Amino acid sequence: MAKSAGRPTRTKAEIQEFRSKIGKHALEIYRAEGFGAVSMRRLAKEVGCAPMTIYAHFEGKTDILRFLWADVLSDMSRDIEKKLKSVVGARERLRTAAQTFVEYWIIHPDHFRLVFMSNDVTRADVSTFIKDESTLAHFLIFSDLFQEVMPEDLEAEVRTDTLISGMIGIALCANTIPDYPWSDASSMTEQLLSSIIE
Amino acid sequence: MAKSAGRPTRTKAEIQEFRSKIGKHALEIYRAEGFGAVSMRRLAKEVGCAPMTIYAHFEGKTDILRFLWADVLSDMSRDIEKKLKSVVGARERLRTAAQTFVEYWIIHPDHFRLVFMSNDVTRADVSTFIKDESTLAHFLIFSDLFQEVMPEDLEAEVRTDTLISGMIGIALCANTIPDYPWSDASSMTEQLLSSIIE
DNA sequence: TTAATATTTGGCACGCGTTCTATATTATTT
DNA sequence: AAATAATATAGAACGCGTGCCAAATATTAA
Repeated sequence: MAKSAGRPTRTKAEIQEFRSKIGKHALEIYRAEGFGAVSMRRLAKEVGCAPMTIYAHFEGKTDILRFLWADVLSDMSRDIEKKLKSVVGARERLRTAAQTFVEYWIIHPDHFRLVFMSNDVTRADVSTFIKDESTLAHFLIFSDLFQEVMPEDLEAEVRTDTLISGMIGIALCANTIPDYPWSDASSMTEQLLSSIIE
Repeated sequence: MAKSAGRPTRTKAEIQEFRSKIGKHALEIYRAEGFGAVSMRRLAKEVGCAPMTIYAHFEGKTDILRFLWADVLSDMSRDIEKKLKSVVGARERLRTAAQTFVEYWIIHPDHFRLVFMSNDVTRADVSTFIKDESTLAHFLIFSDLFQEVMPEDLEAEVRTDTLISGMIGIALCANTIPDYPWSDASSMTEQLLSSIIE
């Protein structure tokens, strides 16, 4: 195709740069003032552009919030790894990781909301999302830890996924249905864990 | 204390009546036009009062949405019981219930949002909430079914709670993190179930 | 320079949840 | 009837996410 006159389309690099600039500021606001403080207008003012410009680079607010996932998940992973430093034995390591994981989301409800509860009904653009290993790969810790416990398990994947979503479920229930007389989170995590690795 | 002059405080019955009137209309809107259509202004118009009046009877929107829980949970329970009609054997009945439970929330993301994802950060008024058995008791099906499978289990409560929150977690993950390559929900439910009852 | 094209901008708009204030209405005791 | 206290109301306001649109700006090829 022949080059036509006029301003060329945004480079991939330019897009990326702008997106990460927005993301950086969003993270600043989120860390300083929490979930509710991150707004499109505020973000635009802070970045120094018009509110509408953001919509040229992001699908909407949810699309921006996803940028913060990586940061929260890193924070969580760091917590887990810190705890794991002084723990030996495959079973005990998995146990520690699981407990720390669940604790993290209960101690930080805001972070939980951010990652697991900021979901639009409309989701036309699944394909454009970050399938980056970098963000969602934080869950893979459990794959590794699990494999150390049960090396030659055929259903390792199902077991791991069940463990992860189970733990997330425990955190969700604690966060959103506090009225229900749940057993305490640590017991449930223990139950979930011990029943899955046997 | 001596009676003082002036209009008396609202009767418990009056409060209840108004609340359920609002709830009824909210349910109508929700059923007809979905989650997003339920708004305070709209609700006020439909009920025939000023928007401000609602705030005299409810803490906020979340407080209203809780009124819809009962309905959704009933609907879900009905699904489960319908399926259970043709199933015999304690284990198989529990299995069927669990699978139907998870399926329900995946088939109806709107209902899932309503019950498990409409949560304010502020929750000063936990005590005033509906601890009504009528709403949250829908989870008790699993207590019963579980007890049929393992009658004399000491940790029945922990096991049941773990099962419930685990299932909810599976539904949450399917609804909010579709990018992650989860094992399919039914396999995970099966895994969760089989590992908890053994 | 000029023409062509992409992007950004500003402004207006809608409906939203929520809060505030001042005014009216209602139901009770004196 | 008059005073009083609880409640309901209207209306404005704030900031929100989001869409539309015309005007301005930037960047390239001719």
